[in-house]
Amino acid sequence: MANVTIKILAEQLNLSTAAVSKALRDSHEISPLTKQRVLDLAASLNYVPHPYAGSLRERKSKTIAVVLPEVADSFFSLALNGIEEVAIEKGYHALIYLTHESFEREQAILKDLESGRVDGVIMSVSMKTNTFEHIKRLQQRIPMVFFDRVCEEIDTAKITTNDYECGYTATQHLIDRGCKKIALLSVSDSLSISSQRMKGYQQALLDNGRADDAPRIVACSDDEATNYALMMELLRSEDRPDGIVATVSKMTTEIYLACMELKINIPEDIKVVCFSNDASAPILNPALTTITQPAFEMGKLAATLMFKALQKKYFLLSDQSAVIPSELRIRSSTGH
Amino acid sequence: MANVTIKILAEQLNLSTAAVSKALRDSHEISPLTKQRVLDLAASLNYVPHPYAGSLRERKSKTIAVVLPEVADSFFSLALNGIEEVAIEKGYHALIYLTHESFEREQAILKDLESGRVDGVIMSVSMKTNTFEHIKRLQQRIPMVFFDRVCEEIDTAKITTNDYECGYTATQHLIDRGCKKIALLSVSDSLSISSQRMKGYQQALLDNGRADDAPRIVACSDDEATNYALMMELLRSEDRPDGIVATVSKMTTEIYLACMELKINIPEDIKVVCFSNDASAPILNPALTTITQPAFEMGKLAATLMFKALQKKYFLLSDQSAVIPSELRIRSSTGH
DNA sequence: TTTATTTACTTAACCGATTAAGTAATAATC
DNA sequence: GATTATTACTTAATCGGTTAAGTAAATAAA
Repeated sequence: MANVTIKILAEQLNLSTAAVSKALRDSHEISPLTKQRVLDLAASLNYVPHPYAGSLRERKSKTIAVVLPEVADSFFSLALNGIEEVAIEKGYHALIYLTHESFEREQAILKDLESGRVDGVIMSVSMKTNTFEHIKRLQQRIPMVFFDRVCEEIDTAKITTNDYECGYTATQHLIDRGCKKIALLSVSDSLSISSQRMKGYQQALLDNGRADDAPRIVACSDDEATNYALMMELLRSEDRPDGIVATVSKMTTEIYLACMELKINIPEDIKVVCFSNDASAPILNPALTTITQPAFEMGKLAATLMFKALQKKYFLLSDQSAVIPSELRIRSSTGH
Repeated sequence: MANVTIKILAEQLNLSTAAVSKALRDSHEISPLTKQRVLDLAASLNYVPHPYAGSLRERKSKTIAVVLPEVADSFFSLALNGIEEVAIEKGYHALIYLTHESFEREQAILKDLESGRVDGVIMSVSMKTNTFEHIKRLQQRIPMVFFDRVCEEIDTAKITTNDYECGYTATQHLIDRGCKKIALLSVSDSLSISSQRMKGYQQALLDNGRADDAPRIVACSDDEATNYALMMELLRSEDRPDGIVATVSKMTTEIYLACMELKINIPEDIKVVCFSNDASAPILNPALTTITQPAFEMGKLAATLMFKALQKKYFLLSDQSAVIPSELRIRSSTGH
């Protein structure tokens, strides 16, 4: 079954392809009668224009790329939802690329995107990313918007949440609930969100006269088993913390499991607050106090800015960075 | 900064575009010396071929579409992970489309995909889908593979899990744990997975002499508030169930919250088993017994079959359906 | 030495659309 | 009635590649 092309329509109607094309685009150069004939035939043959033909000519693809570390993560999947919602509304298509936190994969993906395959890129960088040449090169060709895990070195729109304040708030909350020894679970320190959250944590300790505390920053990996071992080690240590701020949501499971295993009670023995968007927070055992990021809104705003940049002629993405605040949702895991 | 095209390379090297193209594809028609010159210049100018140009000529895009109801759902995000992993490995790109359980959106998406934008479609149908013309039309043009929420009416590869058995197993498990009044939470009954799970449930009741039980099948919506109200109603009813099989994972939160609200204890007053891939199941309050689907593997297999179909000449997708079994993971929510 | 073959290219057509520029026929204006 | 404008098209170029067919020069075979 051959594809229905403009050429086929043209032949059947004894018109030129140009006339058909113009009729389909409702050009004033075509008579109403002819337009109707074209439209009718197109409908009856179920004509769908080939996107790549137009893209090639117009030098735009009506497609954006979304580059994410991971999709099986509440934050990113909600953000992707927000992005996709706006994309559909604007008639764009979203290509998704997962880096799986691999720098090499991220490089390869961005390299491919230099081809003109997409009109813009919305991105959250991988944990392992600490050089930025690949990003800079791509940004010279097409608009980029970062969200959450932004790249400070690149001058463009960055949608973040108030990571510093949240690090501070979470820590202060634990202090208010009586914690004396607060540990911070973090990932890569090349990630700006990590370092912001960490700075907030440190400042909160400082402001509460805890500056001389032993360092309680635990660097987590992206491997479950390793992280579990890390938690077991932390919780078995002589000087076990009585409060945990987890800046990375997937540590929740490991914290809870390790506590169960070691019969450490949350919140009596240890209080826990996690940066998390998991819907299950309220029904955990015990319900988890979270810093909940506006994932969907961040995705939506990132996409909205991207499409503005793509559609308006003069629109400077670098003037458009925004910070959408997260919320501390207090639940049982930090006591009452 | 103009894009580097084959034409630009050709001009700089005093060659025809044909020669450059052939050199880049390592054709035997080009001398080793020339090939090297082309390759060197391409590398130094950072040439990346434009994908749509080739796609147009070759009539293939090296892109597949993944059509999903939702991505903020553990099952689908894990499946998407599996699909994307295979796609990257095969050098393909994945366009993602979310139907948000809307039939109209699904129709519009599939209609667009008739354009030749993608070489194949991997799909899980929406809850609301009960006519299939749009799917049939697309399938006549390009290969399709279904996973999880398959479309029985279409003759192609379908990757499912053993839904009937799981419905049976979950129900039997509750019966074994002493439940007398088991409710089934379901969604659309036009969905084959729903009806399979429901049949398993009914057969288990039948096999245990419970055929004359009052109907305890609750049709859930995709709206949180509605579902919560539904659960409250169910749990406040005179003849409250003492066991729940939730065939839809997002009901977990509503079940737990409604039980908390009504001070109904799981598993003492009511036992709960959910079809779910949420990582949080073991740390819920209480830990949730689940039927866990092989989401990642299903996605991976669906993609593997798709790429086989795209790459081999004779490969009948309709012969390739597979069933990957799910696992009952017994935890505290069904007692001990 | 003549013909055939191989090598290393070039020319030109094509994929499916869009659009600038050209054109013939009709209508409007002077 | 001659000139201009408008209408409703067509022709041809273009986007950036790929490839079938053509070609000139060098090499091999007869």
